[in-house]
Amino acid sequence: MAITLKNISGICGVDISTVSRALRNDLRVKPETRRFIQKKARELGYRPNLAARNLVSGKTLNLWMILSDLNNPVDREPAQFLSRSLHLKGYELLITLYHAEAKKFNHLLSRLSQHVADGAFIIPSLEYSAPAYLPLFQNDFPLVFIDRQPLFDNCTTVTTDNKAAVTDLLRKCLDAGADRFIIITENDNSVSRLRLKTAIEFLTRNNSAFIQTDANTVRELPPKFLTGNIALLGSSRLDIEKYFQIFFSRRRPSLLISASFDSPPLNTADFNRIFVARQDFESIAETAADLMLEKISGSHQAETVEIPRKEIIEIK
Amino acid sequence: MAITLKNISGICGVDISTVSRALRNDLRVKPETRRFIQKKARELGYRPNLAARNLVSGKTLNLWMILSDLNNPVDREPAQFLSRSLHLKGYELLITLYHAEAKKFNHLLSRLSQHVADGAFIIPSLEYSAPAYLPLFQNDFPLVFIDRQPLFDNCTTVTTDNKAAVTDLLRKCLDAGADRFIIITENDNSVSRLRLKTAIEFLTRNNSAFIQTDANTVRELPPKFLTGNIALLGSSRLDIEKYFQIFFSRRRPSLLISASFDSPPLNTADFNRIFVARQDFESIAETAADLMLEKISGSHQAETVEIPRKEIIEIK
DNA sequence: CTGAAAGCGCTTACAG
DNA sequence: CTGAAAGCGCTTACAG
Repeated sequence: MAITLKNISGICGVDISTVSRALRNDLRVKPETRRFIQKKARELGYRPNLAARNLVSGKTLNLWMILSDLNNPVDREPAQFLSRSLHLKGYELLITLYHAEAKKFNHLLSRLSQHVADGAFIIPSLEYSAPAYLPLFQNDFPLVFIDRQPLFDNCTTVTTDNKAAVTDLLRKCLDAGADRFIIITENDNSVSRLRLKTAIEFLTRNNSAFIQTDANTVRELPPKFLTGNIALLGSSRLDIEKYFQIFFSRRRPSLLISASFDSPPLNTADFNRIFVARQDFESIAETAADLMLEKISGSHQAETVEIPRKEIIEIK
Repeated sequence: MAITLKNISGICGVDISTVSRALRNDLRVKPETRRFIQKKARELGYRPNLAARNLVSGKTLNLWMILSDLNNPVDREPAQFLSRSLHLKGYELLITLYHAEAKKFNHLLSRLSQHVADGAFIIPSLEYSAPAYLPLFQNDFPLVFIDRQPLFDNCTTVTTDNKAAVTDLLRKCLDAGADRFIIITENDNSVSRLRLKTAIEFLTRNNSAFIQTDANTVRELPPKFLTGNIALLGSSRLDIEKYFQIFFSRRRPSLLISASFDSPPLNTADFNRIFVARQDFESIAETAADLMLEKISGSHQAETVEIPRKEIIEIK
């Protein structure tokens, strides 16, 4: 169906290799034949078959980005910035989704090892998937992890300086008058673990009253955490909103502060003060892109890069 | 570097074609050799090269989805639903972004015609790009447009039944007491044109006072449109929010209604009543997927399919 | 400046 | 049940 080099070579009466050279603007081909062949190719609507080209070159000029879904800015924003910047560098960013399903995540990893891309950015699923990674590690396939690490060490990872961000958020809350803290966080990935650990250390050092809980286990709050000057520290606005609904939508403490990452709770009227630690997704994406190009070209040492958070914003 | 059939064939002492058959579970290969070869392949971490396979089969099992960016639910939601459902049907959905740049849009179209995918879903850029489409049309490349049509007729397109949606929204506003209407809409694509036309017809037939304006051209509103029972009809919450800021954030009419598609204005307190026409992105995606599979397998007649909107929601 | 040949990694009739 | 051969569409040394 589609026009091939062979077709053109027949029509132009030259060898297929000459056609190939002409279309790649090889200067060895005589200018007039070059132009003639190019003209014919254009007329015929010739489009090179990239699968064939890849087979020869071993390159695809594709990079995959594997992420769970597009609802969360933590996944979406780096993808958008990466798409922009990689285009300028001659690569196509192809975004694929695993919809929070470990099985689909593994499936995508397995596709990756079948020469469909020259590298991949991954915001990983954290369920067990060592076997799925194996073929990629074996072949030194260029991988850059974003936001969180998989369960292995020695993966190139770009993440926010979460330690500083948590500390800054908590200090803001203290300055605003908070005297008891509710840390709402999962313990399920390297990022949340680090944030939790940092918060506990900071608040312990500071002799502040706090409790730790995760957003899914709803248990009674101790009475003193229903009144007073309370700060909610959560990874996302969703955690904060959920907790507010359950415990504070009916009775209000004297002061209620929201401190979260990336975005404020939707209903700003619910809180007296709102602080947000904005991650610098653009820098994260740029750094990830640079690391990827290094990995693809030379050999790059695995490392974890921490991007400073952008700033703490006071919404209110 | 990577293990190939040739390597395995050398190690197993059989012909490369036998290895190929064994790994594809061809029953003609003797069970014991089949198992032996499969075992060896597994041990060696063999991964088939899809580029080579595609070259033979002419298929990629990839489908592309081309959209502007991920900020707007109109683009994002169909992508997510499509990704889920196509996975079950054996296809990989690869999402690519053109960031509202016609040049990048054309670039992606041109990639498409280089045998990187078996078909594509497109939420098109509407700037002139006939030449970029040409090679695709010439080869009957399977395309399904979503939400809006490009400038050509006879493209398979899946969209919401916008006529019914606009009529229903306006009727809600009337029932709520609106007696003057501000239609905020661009005139830049088939969807907004249809919505505008429907609204004007409906309101004219109904003898309602209305003005039409677009969200970017800010001009003075006639005095009577600053007081009374006013309904704002906009394609997106952004249009509504923008207009509210400019004209109504300081002085409030006696009644102010928001009527928009997909999502309500963020600050619900700004309006007395809020109506939203929710598009049924899941059905849109399902229908688009079905049309795509028909196009890929047999020959499918181009047509426009209109999915009924999900419902009009009264937020307030 | 151009052609003939080999090769990228795979699949699949065709013999046997 | 298995091998030898041709071919998918391209690129690129190697001759000439």
